[in-house]
Amino acid sequence: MRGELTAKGRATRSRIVEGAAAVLRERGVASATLDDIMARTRTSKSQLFHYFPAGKDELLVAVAQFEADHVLEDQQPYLGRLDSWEAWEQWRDVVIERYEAQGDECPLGSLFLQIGRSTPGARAIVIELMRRWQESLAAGIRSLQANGRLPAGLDVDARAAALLAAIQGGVSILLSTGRSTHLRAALHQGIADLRRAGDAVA
Amino acid sequence: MRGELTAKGRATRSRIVEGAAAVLRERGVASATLDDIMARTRTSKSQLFHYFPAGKDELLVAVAQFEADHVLEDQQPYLGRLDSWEAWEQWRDVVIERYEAQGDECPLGSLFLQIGRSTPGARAIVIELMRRWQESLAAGIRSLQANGRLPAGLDVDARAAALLAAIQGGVSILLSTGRSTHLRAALHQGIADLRRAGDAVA
DNA sequence: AATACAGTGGACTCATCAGTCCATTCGTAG
DNA sequence: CTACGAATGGACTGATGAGTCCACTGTATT
Repeated sequence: MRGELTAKGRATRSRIVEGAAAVLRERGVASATLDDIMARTRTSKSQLFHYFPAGKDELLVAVAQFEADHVLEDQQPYLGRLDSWEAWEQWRDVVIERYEAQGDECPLGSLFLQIGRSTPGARAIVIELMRRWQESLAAGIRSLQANGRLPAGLDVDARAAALLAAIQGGVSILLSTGRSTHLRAALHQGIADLRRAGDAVA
Repeated sequence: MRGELTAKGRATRSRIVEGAAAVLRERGVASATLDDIMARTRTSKSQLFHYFPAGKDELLVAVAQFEADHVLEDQQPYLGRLDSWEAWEQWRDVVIERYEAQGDECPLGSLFLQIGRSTPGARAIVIELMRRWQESLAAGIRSLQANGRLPAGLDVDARAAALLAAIQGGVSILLSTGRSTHLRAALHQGIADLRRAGDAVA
């Protein structure tokens, strides 16, 4: 199916994915229906099933992929250049700002726990996203080491994993309570502790 | 309604709540039906609506409360006595062990993001749980300060918030990827950093 | 023993929603 | 300009599941 799409077809398909993503963020995976998506994207049932023959699940996975592709992109260029403490702080502020602005309309919220558990494809997407996210953080820590701002002996992967967990937790709490206190605290403390790890040895 | 329940009624009601909780953990909030719950708890439709007149939503909130009540209880007595580094480590290991055993059947997973967003009552329950959890961690930090194992100048609330976020993130990642690496890293690093905060000043 | 009400059973209704099917239009290659 | 397949419209089906209703049973109180 993929190769046979005309330009018009491709346009419609991505209109569907983008519109579906918006609907899912607004209404949540549970209560979003194909009719909602049809209304939003000005498409008909037959179009939905034309582009996603396996039905709703296939569409959800496509949306998951679409959202996942944007999560890290949205943190650029900061996430890709974590080579100084200033860069880390800039990145931190961007992340906080972005998630505060999203409020409880989180693209990850749709993936995380909602699609993820039901369809195996979506779980793979989340795993891959986490892997890449953590790898970006690890790369940032390594470049601080290269700069001599952090000692070489640091357990980079453990640091990156803990930082990633802190972010995810902060976001989860933001989603379920509406408060960003924890996200802020997690990121500030996480980076401060990383810095202190340098001072301790240096 | 509450006050009028006979002993038999109370027994049935809690059988429903407990059974529903089990069903929700197994099948997820999205795909669990009243029929599933009826089958599991050996009750009829009329019983469900007798005890929860407002229907499924009311039952879900009751389950949320039930689960929330158990989350902190399950971490006792460790969570209540975080007055030495050994106690923190014991608590940490209990938490990790418990969540690893649960795998993706997490009571919080049901609350967090799934019930929470739809019904306002459930959100309040999650907020209260987070508050109490964080307060327990803060109390632990304060008792370390009282012992002289941590300096008095520490920002206790920020530390506790960050630690809570780390846990939640670790659990979220465990739920969506099936791996507990991040939960372990988050707790180990979090406690290690707390300890280092003491050394730095002491 | 009578009565009143909590507790229980389960058939029935009604709405919703994913998915099917066929008819029609559009776009393009020959 | 025609023929073919992609693209689209939308009515229809079937399943599912929440919630209603009424009849029946158990039990405690007087």
